[in-house]
Amino acid sequence: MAAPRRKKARTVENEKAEPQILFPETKIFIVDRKMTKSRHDFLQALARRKGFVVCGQFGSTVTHIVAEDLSTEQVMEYFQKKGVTSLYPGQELLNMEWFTRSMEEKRPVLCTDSLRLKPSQASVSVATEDIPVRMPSYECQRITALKHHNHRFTTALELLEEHAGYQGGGQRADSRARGFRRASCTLKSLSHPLTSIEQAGKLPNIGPHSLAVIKDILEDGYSQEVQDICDGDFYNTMQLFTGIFGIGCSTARKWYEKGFRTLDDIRNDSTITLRKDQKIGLELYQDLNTPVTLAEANIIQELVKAEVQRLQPGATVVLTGGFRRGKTEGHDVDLLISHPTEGKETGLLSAVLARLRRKNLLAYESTTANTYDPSTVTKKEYTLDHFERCFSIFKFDKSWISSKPTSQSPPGVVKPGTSNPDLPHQGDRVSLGTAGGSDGESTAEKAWVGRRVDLIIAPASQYAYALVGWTGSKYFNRSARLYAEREMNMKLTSHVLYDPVKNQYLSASSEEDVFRHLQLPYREPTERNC
DNA sequence: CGGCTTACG
DNA sequence: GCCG
DNA sequence: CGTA
Repeated sequence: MAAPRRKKARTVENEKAEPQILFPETKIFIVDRKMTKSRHDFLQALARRKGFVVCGQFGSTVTHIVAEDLSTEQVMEYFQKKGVTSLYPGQELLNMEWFTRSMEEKRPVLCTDSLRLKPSQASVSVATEDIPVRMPSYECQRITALKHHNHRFTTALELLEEHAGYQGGGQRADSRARGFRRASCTLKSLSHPLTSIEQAGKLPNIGPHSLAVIKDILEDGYSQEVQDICDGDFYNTMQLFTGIFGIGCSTARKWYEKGFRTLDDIRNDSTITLRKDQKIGLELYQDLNTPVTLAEANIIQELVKAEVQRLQPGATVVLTGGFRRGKTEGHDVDLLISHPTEGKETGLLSAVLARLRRKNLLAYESTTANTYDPSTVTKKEYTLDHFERCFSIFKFDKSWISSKPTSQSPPGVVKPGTSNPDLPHQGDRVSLGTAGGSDGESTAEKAWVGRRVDLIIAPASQYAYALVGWTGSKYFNRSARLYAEREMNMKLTSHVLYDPVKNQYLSASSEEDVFRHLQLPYREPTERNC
């Protein structure tokens, strides 16, 4: 049974495609030094049989470099003789143990220090830190994982980013903030902890300011500049106010300058007029600033999926956003709705919303239909926008999770607790009507927690772009769009990729397609945490 | 010294 | 803030 | 200006 049953692959047309690629994100390069050609060939063939990608030539797409009985210095020497002056960050230098274990386990094993190449101890320090680290300059070209080796620096830099963004000057301040974020992302994509200031100075996007901060942290364990900001009134107040849904840094700063410092200052001031979204943001401040858990996100996804599939069998609902990138908490829940058959998704969103509304599950909703007039466009079906979104706030019943975290109580399928969400009686105590802004009219504790939920609907033809866009991260998207514009002369949005030179839209049926069109190495969602 | 994602309400 |  |  295990014997050769695969003569079919012997066809002439694609002999190279014979072994199936099981781990497209792992690209191995085997250093052929101190190794006979036959052994090198054997190892390559072995890995390919096991479903790994093996690169015959070294390049930026290589993720795992394997060498046998060589020190890091020897490997670098080897590369320099081949004209390779630098490695890419995220490229792992590994010993043969990593390779054999990966073959045994039939999957790439985790890269631990014991599996990495080591510098030869006695050697004059031409260590790894002296390797000229050249790094691709766009975040979207790199691997940026949630967990990395430089949190102590990146948290500081991102606090500076946040603080810079609070500053006046609109675009100007935001761009400055972006500078700090770029510096942070560079460090996130390093495969080892940063240990020297010299090393840091050579990295892209690390300028004088970021370098000074890194230096302080290396030497003292903290940065006084960051500490001062943390302790300051301005930073803390801005963080408080911008935490209100509907309040951005402009309004927050205005309030700060007027002397407001607390939420009650805002609530009690009669001169302030709030929009509807800001009112609910203030009311549900506590709820919306409590992180959404993955468990909650999954419940909401199942709930929405049940409604969607009742309306349109075959429709799909995917959890995107930070959760898809591997986060276990988030500030909202992003759900991407689609249907494999183009057109069957039309009208779904409003229908779903109607059902959710009738079950009294929505505390707030704001839908945005992409204003697109089919008549004005040259008949092509490139449907620039068939695309609708809804920013909403769900009423997440506390009993769905606190009572029985393990029990299956997705309310779409099974009713939560004893109360059926289809019955209106639930509204008596769950709902405070619409706003509930009336002062303390209801003193009873509400039975639900407000959760921000974004519902996005995409036709099949735009699904891949929507998936990339709504998976993020925000900075991954900004980077990818900039890259598309500047390096490829193309326009990337969460609907399409457009080539103005050829005047055509590039169709993609998968995320891999999108990356291929952009000539970017594919990155898993968990690698897009810029 | 200009530029920094993109689109909608 | 950092890059070209 | 605010949301993503």
